[in-house]
Amino acid sequence: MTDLLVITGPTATGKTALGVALAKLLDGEVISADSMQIYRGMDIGTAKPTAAEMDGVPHHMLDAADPAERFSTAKYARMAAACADDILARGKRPIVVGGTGLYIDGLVRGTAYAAAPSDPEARRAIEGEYDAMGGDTFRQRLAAVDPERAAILHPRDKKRLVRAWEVYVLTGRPISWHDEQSRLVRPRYTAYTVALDFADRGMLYERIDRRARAMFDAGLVDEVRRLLDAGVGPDTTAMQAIGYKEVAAYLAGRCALEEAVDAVCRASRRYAKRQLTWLRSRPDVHWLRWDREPDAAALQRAAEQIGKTAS
RNA sequence: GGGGGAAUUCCCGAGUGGCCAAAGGGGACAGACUGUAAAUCUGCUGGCAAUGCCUUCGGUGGUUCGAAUCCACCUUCCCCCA
Repeated sequence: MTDLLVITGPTATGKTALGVALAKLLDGEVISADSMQIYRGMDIGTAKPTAAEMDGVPHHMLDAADPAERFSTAKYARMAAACADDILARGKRPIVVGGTGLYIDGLVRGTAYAAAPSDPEARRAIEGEYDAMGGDTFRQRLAAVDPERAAILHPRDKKRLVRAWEVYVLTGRPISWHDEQSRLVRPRYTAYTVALDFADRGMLYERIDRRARAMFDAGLVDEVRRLLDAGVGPDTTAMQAIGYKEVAAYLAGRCALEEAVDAVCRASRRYAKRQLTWLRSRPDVHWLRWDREPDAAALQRAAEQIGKTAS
């Protein structure tokens, strides 16, 4: 029996419902692996499970961070692992549910991210260097200390280049060296991973659009306004969430409401596509593709099937 | 009823005789990604037996060695005058 059961897949494929069904069936508790549901006050736009949807099943890693906070994969990996250990210690089944692939990797692998407390000012300084030097030169400088990482990064991939340099400066070791170290240790947990999808891409996209529009009906604009009023800056990670950045643009008068709605639908679809690309490259996922909208019975059946195979 | 303008590859939109399968943007598709990840980045986008061939620029017919580009007529749309 594996330590963790992982339910992942692109957005709007029924992960939440299946996770709950599975938890009830196997006496489990859910650990969310969602980089945006982690933030307090971001409920509608992240499709965070409601109390009714959770249906009595304990959920962890929801509302675990403040939107103004600089959250990170490293923090997630550490906190979620603590949850998993606790659940296992109590003899229950941890069920990881979410679409943030990197978070799931960090948790399962137990990546021991070197203590590199990135302070915002240092990072801003490095970003300034990138802008001043240009991508090619910046990448060459990185190549001098970390040829391995520099080789796989595109000059325009500012985020990764800056982070790679930052880690080197902060720890005195190239980031690829840290990666190498984490590859050497055995993964912290064994996991059985199920990825949800729809057999028909069009069906997935329809669902995504429908859900995005429903979020607006449910008061997404007010939710975003509330966060903005509370002082959550537009440059925070939280405000980069799909649904939030578009609505913020609308509230700032940069586009019409209908344009914001369309932008949210489109961004969600593209996001789903990236999630699929990520998952397709993983050899160890078990795909579960719906032929139609999964109803309660279908979810129950899927849960039973997974429960049987995974145990 | 009269006058003027426009129709381009999935969409928007360049292109006014050869260098055009046709700029650019969007979208779609595909991919990369272990430290901000709902982020960031890349490739690709008429067809094919493919260093070449075929089909395409509203329709038909013409001019020309050669047309998305010029001419005629037709169709549709927009604007102005009535």
